[in-house]
Amino acid sequence: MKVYNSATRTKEEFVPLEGDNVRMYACGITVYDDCHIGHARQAIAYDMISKYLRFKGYKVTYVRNYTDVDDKIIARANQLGVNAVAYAEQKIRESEEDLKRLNVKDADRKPKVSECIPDIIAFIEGLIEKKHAYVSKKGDVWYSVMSFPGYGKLSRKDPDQLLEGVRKDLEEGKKDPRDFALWKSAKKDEIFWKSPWGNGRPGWHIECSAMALKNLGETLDIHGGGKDLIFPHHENEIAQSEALTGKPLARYWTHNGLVTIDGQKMSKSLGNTLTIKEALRKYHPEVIRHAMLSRHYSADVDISAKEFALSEKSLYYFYKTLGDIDAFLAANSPTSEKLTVCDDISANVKSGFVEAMDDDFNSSLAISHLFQICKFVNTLLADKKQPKGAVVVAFQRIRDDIGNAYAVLGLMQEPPGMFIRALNLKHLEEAGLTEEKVQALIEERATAKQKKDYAAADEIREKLDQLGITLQDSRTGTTWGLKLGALPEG
RNA sequence: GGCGCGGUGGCAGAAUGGCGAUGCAGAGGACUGCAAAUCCUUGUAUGCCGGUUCGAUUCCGGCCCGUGCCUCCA
Repeated sequence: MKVYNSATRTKEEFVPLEGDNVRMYACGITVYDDCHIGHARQAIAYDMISKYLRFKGYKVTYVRNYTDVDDKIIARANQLGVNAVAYAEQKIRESEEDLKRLNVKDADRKPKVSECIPDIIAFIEGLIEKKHAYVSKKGDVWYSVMSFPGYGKLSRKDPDQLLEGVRKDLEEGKKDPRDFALWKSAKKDEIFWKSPWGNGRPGWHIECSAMALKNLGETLDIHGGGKDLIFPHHENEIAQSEALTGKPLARYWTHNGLVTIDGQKMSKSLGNTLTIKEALRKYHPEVIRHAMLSRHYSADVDISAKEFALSEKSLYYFYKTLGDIDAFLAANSPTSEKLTVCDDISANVKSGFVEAMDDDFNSSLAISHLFQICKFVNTLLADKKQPKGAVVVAFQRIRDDIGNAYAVLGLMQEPPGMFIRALNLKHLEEAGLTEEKVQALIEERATAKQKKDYAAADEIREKLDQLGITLQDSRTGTTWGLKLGALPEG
């Protein structure tokens, strides 16, 4: 298995530090507002990675932290007149609900800054002792960037060049503009903890170093986070942790790509953030996961109504095929006959998935295999020459392998009928129709068809078609479903 | 300005030192009262200029364009 390591800029064979144990840390969120689709992407990316590692048989300990002490949280809490930690706690609960609906499995440990203050203080004390940090008169503790020779190695930044463009007016007690805060002395109306340097709270970067050390030890196998965190956050984590322990912080640095909306970066000022809650109101959770996973985790993904519609359409096809498999399996029994097709894909579902995912978690490629599998299934269903018992055997295998393998991506995990019905009902609602109305129209059309009044029958179908509902005639009657042809513009 | 990442058909998106997946959309066909669904067939792409190489979309250099970070950011 290969993993792209941002630190070396190469794909490397994945070898954990200790046998089958994988220690994985991903920078979680600062909980000051509703989680947006970018947070979802990060969570889904590391959800997929941890699930795949487990699928491969590794024993994974996955830690994802919460920053519940931070300027923005304090500002928001003060505005609302509530306790900052309590406010953060509320936002943590909400974010967990959002992610749970997206079928993101909880990390094994979810440390919070507010619960790790003693560990953070101890970490800082260690850095002061080793002369990598200093205390100002005010009671701030600063990390001395130039005391760490490797500073800039992850982000490829030259400390000398970092000096340019940096604010000239040094904060009180700060010796070098590049230094960053490990401990911030308490300002008025701010939540604080006691420390050897007076009342205050931890800086942002130190949290992750301390929590990773506490929960996973000196060297992580995989460290993850959004690529926007490479500098300064991850660079600073390295400076802190490696200065203290003298060991590499992580064997593999991974970075997930960011989400843009209609080609633009999401930001509060542009007013184009899409929260997870909003997305879930419009799209099925698996549709959102599909949209996130149909590009490689390290690439930026652009989201638009068109992208979601495309994901919806793909999943509709997959699920419809799975539904047809289930119907076939319910009606037929396995035999020891053999298929006569020359290319039996049923044996390769799992290996195709593994091959794709072994190459730096190529979920995009893994998903594309589903199209070939579904095409194979549909071909078998139409091929009346194949012995049914043999088709059953092939289908059982395909069904099991898809269910097991694609659980890693959190896709194809619903009963097909339920998924399709949910999608259909959503479109029905958008079209301003009800099931009863559609059913009545279907019956009206059936009567017209019986009278061979095809013009009237077609008129009804045309009317529904314009509303995005398609009628499908079969021997057993007429069913309705969402119209798949049209994608929204843009 | 500094540092990084990327530019693949109409769109989305993999991969690769030699034949460039897959999906959507388009075209044609089978099926159908007509459709839909499904299946079959099919056209269209590696930003530009050099270099290395028998051969480059892939490796190297330059340019152009886009984008991220350099301040909080998943």
